[in-house]
Amino acid sequence: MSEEARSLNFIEHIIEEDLKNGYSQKDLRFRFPPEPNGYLHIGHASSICLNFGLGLRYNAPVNLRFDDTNPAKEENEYVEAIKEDVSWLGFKWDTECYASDYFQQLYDWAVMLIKEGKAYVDSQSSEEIASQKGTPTEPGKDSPYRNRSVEENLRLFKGMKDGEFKDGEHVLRAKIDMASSNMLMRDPVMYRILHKAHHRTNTDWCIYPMYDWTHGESDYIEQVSHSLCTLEFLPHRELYDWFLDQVVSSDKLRPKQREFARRNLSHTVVSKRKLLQLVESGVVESWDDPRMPTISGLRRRGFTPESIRNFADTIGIAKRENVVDVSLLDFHVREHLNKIAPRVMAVLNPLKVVLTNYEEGKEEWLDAENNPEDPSAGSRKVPFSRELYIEQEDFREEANRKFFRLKLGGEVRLKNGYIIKAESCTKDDEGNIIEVQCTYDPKSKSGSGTEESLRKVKGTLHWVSIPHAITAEVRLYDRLFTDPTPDGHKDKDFMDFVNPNSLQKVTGYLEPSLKDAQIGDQVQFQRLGYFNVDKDSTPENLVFNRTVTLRDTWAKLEQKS
RNA sequence: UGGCCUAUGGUGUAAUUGGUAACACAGCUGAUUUUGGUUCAGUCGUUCAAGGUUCGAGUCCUUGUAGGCCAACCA
Repeated sequence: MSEEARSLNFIEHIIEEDLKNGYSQKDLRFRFPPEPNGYLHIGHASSICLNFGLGLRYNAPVNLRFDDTNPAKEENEYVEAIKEDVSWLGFKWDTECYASDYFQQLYDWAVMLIKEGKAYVDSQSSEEIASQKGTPTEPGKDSPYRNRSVEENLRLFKGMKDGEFKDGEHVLRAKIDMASSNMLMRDPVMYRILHKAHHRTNTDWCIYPMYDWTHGESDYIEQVSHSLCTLEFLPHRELYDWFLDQVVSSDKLRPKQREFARRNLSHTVVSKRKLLQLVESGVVESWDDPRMPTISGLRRRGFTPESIRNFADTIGIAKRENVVDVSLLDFHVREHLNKIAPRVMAVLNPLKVVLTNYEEGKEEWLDAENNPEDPSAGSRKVPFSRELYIEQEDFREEANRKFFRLKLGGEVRLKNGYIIKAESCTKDDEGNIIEVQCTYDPKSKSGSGTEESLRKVKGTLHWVSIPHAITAEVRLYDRLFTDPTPDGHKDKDFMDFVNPNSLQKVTGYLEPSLKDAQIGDQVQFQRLGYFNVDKDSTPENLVFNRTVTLRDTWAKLEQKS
């Protein structure tokens, strides 16, 4: 990694500037602050890579903080899933934090604000409060409760905390400015009453702090130096700073909120509501369906942590709207898998080939290189016999010179094996080719060193020996949506763009070395793509997922003509 | 009919802070190749618009234009 060569993103410029202006490197601390209310997706991965990447770059700690202030939506199940996903991506957090650990401190500070006349209990309904908010162009109106006495506020707030009131009867509001051009500054709610058990604090509390009151103060408590969030929080910054102003002491570090544009991936959706709709409507099977943009889905699909990190690195971070093409993600998985995935042979759309001059009942075990990119990966033996499968697409009765595959009267090499020549073929009643009769050149065996073995023939096919082949269920995945921005159309629902062919299940015929493949194993089916063993797989019933196809310039050529 | 943010090739991100617009992906051409993979070489194409400041503007100023965000007891 040529760290020097990489240019800085705007966040790093801000940090460098801070370092120049008196921050010490030891002051730096970051955090990734998910709400445990759902599964992490590729967008979160970007944020994770940003924050943890900064930690690595500046040798600074990064906290994993759960923003768990709304028990109505949060569950421990998600906490565990999030921890697993972050770990899987390869990052180690410094401290595991929970906003709920700060409930008492937050409460004490709120009491302090009340005493200073900077917060008050409002006893109106949420509708009434909303109706007084005003609009972006008109100022809001003061609540009739805005000028309650400190004593009354203190008493009511304590009552709220002690469970004397029902949900919605009162809220605590910051007393700021009902005429502010920033709607968030118009006396934002700090606490609401919620008689609901929390996954960590259980029933200790029946009032819960709002995001704005919690987030900056949590950053301050943890002494996070740079609190990075997405652009839609930009208007919150003024409030973030106002809340911080109420509690900071000069001997402590004051956190900074800075905002970046969330990364959007083409041909996908990430909103929780939409993802849920995909699951519930049965378009996909689960949250970790290999077509889902969730981290667990990507993992199951066969994406590697390295590929996702590299992807996040190259797309970088900025402040403008963006839609990153999925092909860039594909590039990064291929780049990584090309280096590490053992090559094997599998036929997914079989056509029988009979070598008429090959002795019946004979078998040979041929040497096959495991990975041309990695000589240390060694080699294995693959069985060869008189009857083989090749792909149907690899044979045509006749074809032009551009077709580097098998055609009648033409020659082709069987990978790691012999040169064969197609002599004839047989068809069924409907005219489908069901078998090709070929002859092989016994002297052309790969690696034998003979003159014949060194002959150049245009075209090398993968194959499997029929008597030796094992079968597996192979799941061929394609993008879930046919449109680059499925949720970017005003007149159409994103569900209209669901790709009906996003999953195709076929039976594959594999070389026998795959018999002991373990869940998670990643291989390249030569000429077809990268595949991994799905968690549904058992020794009796192997299941492979296609992570991504190989680049296919032939398919492009074909499409053009 | 307010406030704020943003604008660089097909896509994403840079530009020594005012000094030759670069990197990756995608596309195209060719070479290599027992994977139509990989690798290698080459090629394509860009500063939203109009003014202004300046020896010099992607960068600063003005005015437009376009897109986005903001009125949850969500985060």
